[in-house]
Amino acid sequence: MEKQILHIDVNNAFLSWTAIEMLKNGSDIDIRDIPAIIGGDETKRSGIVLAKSMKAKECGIHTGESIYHAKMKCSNIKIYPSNYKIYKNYSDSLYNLLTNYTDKIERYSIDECFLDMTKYLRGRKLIDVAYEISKRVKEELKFTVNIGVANNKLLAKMASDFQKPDRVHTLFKNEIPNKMWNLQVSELFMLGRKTVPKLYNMGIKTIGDLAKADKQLLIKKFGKHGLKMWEYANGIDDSEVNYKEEKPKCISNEVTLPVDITTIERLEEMILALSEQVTYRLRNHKMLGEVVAVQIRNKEFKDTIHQRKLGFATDNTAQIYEIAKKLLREMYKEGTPIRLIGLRISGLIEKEQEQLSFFNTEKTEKQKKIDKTLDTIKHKYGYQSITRAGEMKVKRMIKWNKL
DNA sequence: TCTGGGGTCCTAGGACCC
DNA sequence: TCTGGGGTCCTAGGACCC
Repeated sequence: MEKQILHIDVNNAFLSWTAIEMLKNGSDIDIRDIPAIIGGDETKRSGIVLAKSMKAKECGIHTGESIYHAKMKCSNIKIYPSNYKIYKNYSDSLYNLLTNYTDKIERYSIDECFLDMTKYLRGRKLIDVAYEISKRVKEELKFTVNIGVANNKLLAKMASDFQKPDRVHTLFKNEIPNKMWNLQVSELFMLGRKTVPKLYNMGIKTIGDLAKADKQLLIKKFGKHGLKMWEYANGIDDSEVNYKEEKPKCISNEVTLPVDITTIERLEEMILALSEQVTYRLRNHKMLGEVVAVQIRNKEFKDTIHQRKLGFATDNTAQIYEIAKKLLREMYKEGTPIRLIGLRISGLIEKEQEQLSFFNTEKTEKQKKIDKTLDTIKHKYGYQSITRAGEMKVKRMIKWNKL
């Protein structure tokens, strides 16, 4: 039986949600109606466009470009900061509405969902359900979505990306030549800035060109990726809607530094802060990790990553910090200007599966106690409540049995 | 004042074992 | 003394997504 799939994509999600929140808080302007963007902080060198209004789009502003460039294109652009807590609430409200239609919902990202309606149509037409969802979201949640209607995830996702905003598009097999093959090859899902120029050199400019290209040649040139792109161009995709919540496979934090750092001491301070953040999140997930990776990006944007498998799994801040410091020293040449530093824990397992081993010494028990105490405070008063200095104080208090 | 932060997946090469 | 090749694990790097 053919699958019945919907892809829901919130139009300008961060900007729309910020607009609604501002209106709720008494703002007299709707930032959806003016040239506006959601962006980072330029002074902290995190200045890129995360979302844009239609008016900003008309100025030629693209998501992902620098705010500096956005300002050049539109001098009266209004810039607002992002707030993930608020976005999560709106994302949840959308999800809750969608649960009225099917149990099989995949939350693909904070602003996108796939719905498997195959066994939930009860005689209705898929497109009618799409229009109903569209209407209800607009009326009840006050923002708009694009909905792609198709027989697999790939085509549904491609369809939702057609004309925006507030639209429902179908992309069934017989519509592929007319609706998809005339598009630029860069529009195809999974074809990014590195692959597109290579395809251009092969004379492949549209998705149709790719669909008709020699499959074996593509496999020879691009391996597995070559097969995938040929299949996608032909609308072939048999992947399932992953409606079960998946455990993360890695947890990472990274920061672009306000100014380049050139000493190991300063980098180690950053690594400590990152170790706290990452392990805090790890513990909240009730997971342990056994691979630690440290990433640094120099001022030329060249990334270097070193990782180490521990041979045991941990969620302990002090342990992760020690490994991370070693990895950092291995790859950092003193004096090199670093603009970004990151820490990633992978090889994750659920905490219940923790192996008892000789690593669980008295010392690690003490470290666990420290983590637990700090986490409790962070839960209660917010993550920022414990600064590094504050943390040292708490550790001393634990040492002297005052907690 | 060009270029965020959080993810997933794939590939290639070296070490090591049989 | 000289020698092959497959399998697995690990690390580094890179492509792509939102």
